Amino acid sequence: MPAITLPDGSVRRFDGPVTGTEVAASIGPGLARAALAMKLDGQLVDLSRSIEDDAAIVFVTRKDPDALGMIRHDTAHVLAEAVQSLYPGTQVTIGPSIENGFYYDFARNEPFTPEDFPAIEARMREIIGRNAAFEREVWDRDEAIAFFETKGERYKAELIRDLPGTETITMYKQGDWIDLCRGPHMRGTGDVGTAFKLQKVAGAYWRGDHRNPMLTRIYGTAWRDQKELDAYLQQLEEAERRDHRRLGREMDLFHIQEEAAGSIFWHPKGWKLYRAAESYVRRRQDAAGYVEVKTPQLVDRVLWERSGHWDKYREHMFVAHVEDEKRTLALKPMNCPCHVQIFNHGLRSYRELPLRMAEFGACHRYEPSGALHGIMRVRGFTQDDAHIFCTPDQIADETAKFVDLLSSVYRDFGFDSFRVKFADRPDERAGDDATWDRAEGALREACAMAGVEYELNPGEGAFYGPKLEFVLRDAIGRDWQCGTLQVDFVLPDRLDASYIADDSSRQRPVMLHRAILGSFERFLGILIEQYAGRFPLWLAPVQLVVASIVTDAEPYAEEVAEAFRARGLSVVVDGRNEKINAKIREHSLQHVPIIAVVGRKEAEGRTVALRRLGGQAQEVLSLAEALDGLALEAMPPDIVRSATPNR
RNA sequence: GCCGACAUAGCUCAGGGGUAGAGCAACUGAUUCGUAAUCAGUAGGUCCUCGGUUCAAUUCCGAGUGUCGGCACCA
Repeated sequence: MPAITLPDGSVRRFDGPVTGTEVAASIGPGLARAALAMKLDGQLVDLSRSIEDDAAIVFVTRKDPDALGMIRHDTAHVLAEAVQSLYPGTQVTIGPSIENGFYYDFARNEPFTPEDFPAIEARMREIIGRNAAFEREVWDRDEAIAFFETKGERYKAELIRDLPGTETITMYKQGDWIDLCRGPHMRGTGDVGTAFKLQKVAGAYWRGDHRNPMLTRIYGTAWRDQKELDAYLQQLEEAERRDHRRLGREMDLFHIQEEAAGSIFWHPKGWKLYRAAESYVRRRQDAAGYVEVKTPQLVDRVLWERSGHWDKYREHMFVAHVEDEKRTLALKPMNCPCHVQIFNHGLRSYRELPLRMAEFGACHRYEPSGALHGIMRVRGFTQDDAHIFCTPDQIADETAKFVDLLSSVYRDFGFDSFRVKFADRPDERAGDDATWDRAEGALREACAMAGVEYELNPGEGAFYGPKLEFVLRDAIGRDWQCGTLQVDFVLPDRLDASYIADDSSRQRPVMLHRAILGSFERFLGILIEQYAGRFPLWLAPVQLVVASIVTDAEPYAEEVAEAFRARGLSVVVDGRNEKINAKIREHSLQHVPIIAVVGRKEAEGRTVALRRLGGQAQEVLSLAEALDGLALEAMPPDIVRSATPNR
């Protein structure tokens, strides 16, 4: 005698078990048509599920947020059926919904190509047109294994074998096609709709493990309707336009070439941007009580052996040999062991702690070829690195200070939000469990104190300690770890760092490894995409173009440019024999923030006509006014703040 | 590193077993023009590298390198 509570609080009573479909029908034909699934006491289930006890249900229709995931999951099933009917012998594995779409991993000797997509999509439309109901069946575990094994579906059989014994084995049927699936699904294949598109093929290791065979993955996207799909596809195109690799070429910021794969040639404009970011971070760190150092590029392997890096990362290190040296030198892949050398040079007192040692440290790592990505993932990069040597009870305070600094820096660069992940102990690690308990505990406590909200990233910590990862997202939707804070009790021990405590005893400091931008290369890549090349004035590599209209105005144009340069702006004069329209167009396409147009009028009146990127309006100012105004506007945000203490 | 695709002028791209083409950019000349493309002309290539097949390879085949999309990796 189930009593069903609906979202409006009303209760409907039924004489016996009912399905969601029946409940919806009892409420009205409109709902019966619209309901795709239901939330049964908060859990998303099939509409056909029978309800035997009192329950609260919420119907899920196409406009609900939950519907999207179901549409995508169901589309993946339809894809799998289509592929198996077109390419017999292909084994199915898994096919989840993901952000913006879905994928399905297939095992087949011959890989798919995008040329196969039209045929597959056509077959998918047929399957959707048939609108076969998704039927849920509970199977016996051994029967299910035997079923898939006879069909030659060894991946599915393996999946079932590895499911915990308590798990109910459910199968979903859509017409003649049947698949192992946890569900839930919508009513039938017709509910998928037509707003889907196969996007790309890719290799993917079975169960994400590189020791396993590689499967062929087909990625697709699916939406509620064509309008949503079109909007998404358009968004992808726009993302492509702001790809840092494209903008880097178009704006002449940097290039990468074969002879130095994974290393960046910074061009004058790119380097200007780089230096603006570097100077800014240096000022912020100076102000935050850091001392800056510079340590060697080439360091004897014995130091890396002591630190533990040689053992764990040898194959990712660039090693240098010279004819008459017996030593093996390695290009530093990180700065921490070098910083400990400076810390160890002389006797340290507890009075010096916390000692915040910063370095714009150029590092090299032999990254796997497939990992390289524009300037975001490279083999030669520079970290805005620092190590804070402190006592255990300073960890929380230093963490809070660091998070404050990082948030403020990110805000100044235009990132108002970012994600924080807490990565705890990995399987392969240095240090005993007690040390890890201590380090993780300290970091957790520090987060609580600093009010940092994070998601857990289990097992992803550094080998010497747990870490906070500060994650930013690029234009194409990929997440990148930029900032980090790592608590380390291990390295100080391995490299024998110590200080004299207030009771004259010798103590080990704790090291906090931290970076705000992470690497300049990666951060600038994301920054380029964040602004789509249209940088705020303080970061723009060319801040002002003075464009002359007629040759007569050129001497004045040069004078204007000189005057702005004297105020610290980066200025280019465009005195070419081109129409002003052409000049405006070209510099606008180059994303120059401000164009000062000067013709006879301006030369005579000693004014400038300013035109801002993205606008059509022009603002005519006296040269003196313009100089003051733009000089102020071009100030980095931290300098603006220090000049105006009330802000 | 693994799976797949791709590599032709500075850029975007077309082409195809008989040593290559467009648009934009560049250069030269004319034009001196008021807020997103002035006109005309000129020049520009180891068709990624190495090997193989062939009378002949930039084109077909193989290997390598790099890039791109994923996966794995990321101190």
